[in-house]
Amino acid sequence: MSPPRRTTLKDLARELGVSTATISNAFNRPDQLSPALRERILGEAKRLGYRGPDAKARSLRTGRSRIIAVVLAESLTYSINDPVASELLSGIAEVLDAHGHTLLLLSGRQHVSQVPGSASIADGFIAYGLMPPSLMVSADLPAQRPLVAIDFSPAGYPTVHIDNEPASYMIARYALRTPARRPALVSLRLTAEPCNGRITEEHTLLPPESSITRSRLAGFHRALEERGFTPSDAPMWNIEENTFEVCAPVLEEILDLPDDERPDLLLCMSDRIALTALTLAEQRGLRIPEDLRLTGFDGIAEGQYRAPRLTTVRQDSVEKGRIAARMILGLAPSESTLLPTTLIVGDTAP
Amino acid sequence: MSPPRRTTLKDLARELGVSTATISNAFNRPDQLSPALRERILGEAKRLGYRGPDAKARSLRTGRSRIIAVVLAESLTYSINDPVASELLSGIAEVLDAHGHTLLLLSGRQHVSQVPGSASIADGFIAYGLMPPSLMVSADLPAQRPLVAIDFSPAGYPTVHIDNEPASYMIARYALRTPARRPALVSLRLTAEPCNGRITEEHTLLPPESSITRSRLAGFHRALEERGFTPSDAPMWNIEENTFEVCAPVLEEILDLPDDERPDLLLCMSDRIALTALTLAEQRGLRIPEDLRLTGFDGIAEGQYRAPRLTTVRQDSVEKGRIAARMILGLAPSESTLLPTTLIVGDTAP
DNA sequence: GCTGCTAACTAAATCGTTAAAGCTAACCAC
DNA sequence: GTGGTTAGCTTTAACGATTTAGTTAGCAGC
Repeated sequence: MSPPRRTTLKDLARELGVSTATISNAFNRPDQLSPALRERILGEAKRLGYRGPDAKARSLRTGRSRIIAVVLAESLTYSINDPVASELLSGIAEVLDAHGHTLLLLSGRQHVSQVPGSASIADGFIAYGLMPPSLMVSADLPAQRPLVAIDFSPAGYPTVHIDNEPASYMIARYALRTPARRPALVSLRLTAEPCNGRITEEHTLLPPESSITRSRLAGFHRALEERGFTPSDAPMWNIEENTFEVCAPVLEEILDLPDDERPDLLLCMSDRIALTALTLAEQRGLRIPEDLRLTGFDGIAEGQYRAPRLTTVRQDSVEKGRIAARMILGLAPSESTLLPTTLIVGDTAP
Repeated sequence: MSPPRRTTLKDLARELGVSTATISNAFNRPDQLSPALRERILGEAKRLGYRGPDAKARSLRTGRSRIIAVVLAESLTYSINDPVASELLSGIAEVLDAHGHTLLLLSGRQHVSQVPGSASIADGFIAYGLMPPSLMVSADLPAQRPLVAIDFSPAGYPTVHIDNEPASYMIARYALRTPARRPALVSLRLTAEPCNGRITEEHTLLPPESSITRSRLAGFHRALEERGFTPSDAPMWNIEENTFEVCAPVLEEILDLPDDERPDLLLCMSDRIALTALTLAEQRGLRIPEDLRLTGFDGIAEGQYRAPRLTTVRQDSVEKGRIAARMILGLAPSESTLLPTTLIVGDTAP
């Protein structure tokens, strides 16, 4: 005995003695048939447990699925918990939702060959912060299907981004207004090989423009040089993942340095790094900002709804997502968009 | 001139002089054809820019899409930023990813008629915390398609959940070990009608079991009664959305009460509420825990990676997600699963 | 009563795959 | 030399809808 086959348009048509085209119209173009018949069809559909045209068949026939795929740089497991990626998704979902589209989550980490076949179901792609070895950068996946990039710029596609160098210069310059003796940097995605800790001469840095944080580094260095520091004066630490768990040990290493080696200014590449540093510093009895000044990057909510408030650069990630979504839906022209950033002066570097 | 039609299996077959079945086999069952021919096919595919079988057609033919839909109670825009929903998604994504499936995000708020048609593309559904008026509770959408529920129990479907009443009893009892003079409750989803503020006699509470927080209330009350309080002794506030922005004004209202009315113990239904309360209390110069004791619920990372650490009940939401995902993929038997909760004694109610 | 028009339907082709069944030649065993 | 396998293809029929191009009946206008 076979499983209870799904009811289809055809079943409904046979049952009612009308053509399948009419059933289809009953669901898609009410004006193409008499109200009375439509009533009858909808009633019978409910009775037979028919839930409307099957999405698989419909998308094959029409060529469109009303699904937009979002390709995230890291694993989904991680990305979903990242506050910036969350805000982005929030903005994207808001627009897609309002226009009857849904959102498919993909990870861009894997190589082309491993991209789930289900990717080709999407009507369009929004890709976030992919880095060179990734499949999408080679423009391999989309192939004449619409793609909007966020925070990176694959050739030939529109992108939504901020001006990273000036933004990081802005906050570093602000932080350095108050003289620092031992400034230091804590960042993500700076090294070619994985590195969770101090960056030494042995490590090779990524080429400029290959990651957002890498391009922000230039802004930090520009501000430092204006204050008479050379790049090598400010030690750098790299962190592999923007989570409390992975940040903590590296930051402990920094904060547990002897008093005369411990940085008195920590320029962090993300708010989450800065917030973790803040917590750990407080636990060690360091006074903020007297003993340690801290800056973040992103302007996430958690950094502002706490005391002390984080000094940081705000970028509107929700809006980034909205804009990308509008572009992919064709509601806005697909042209690269640069969003502004603003300095938030909090309590960690007043 | 028509758009440059997508290359298909058929084009490839014609070009190479073989049947479409063989091309299909080259991609899906390498053992069904000679390695030499397979090489030739794959080479030609690359040359013509053919990216493998189209997901729309394949899913129609096979009946499976390798897509699992996650239905979230609230709007996606909000859910994605909720730390508990994020952890859940994280766990789900981890398992789906490992088994070549992808994740479609749906909101369960809307009525059946507004469910995106794309829903029927999914092979299965994981639904989270839906409440009665929602479409899914009436089991309207899935209709003999697999569904696993998280944190609610639709008849006939397996569910992954915790025991809410004992969990909330546990933390309330712990918090009340130290005598409180004016305990109060701050919760989500307690009232039938929207209410952002103090719950008075005018409001009608949701029926028990209609929301998680509502069933936790019983545990709180049990603990309070053990200490000689009647339910009406402990004032309640309701908050419409678990975000800093929406929580803040309600909590300010509470914290700004005159000293002799302000609660000295705040039992919060979520960590995010408790954390917002904590921040606002600190800003007002209240000493924690001397002037105000606080408890949360969930055990999210943000509550522990900060000082003072939040006293709360931990539930493993990531694991909840993993289990639900394994069930929906058939990797684990689909039987309702109860997960344990643990008391985390932090600094806000030591 | 004829023409023309519209409303309300139907027939049939198509979307790009996969899967079951069938075919053919080559090889092996006895 | 016959019968049985098997490897390696091909043929053909779905999968469940949408859409284009009809067909038919009814009615208005003159």
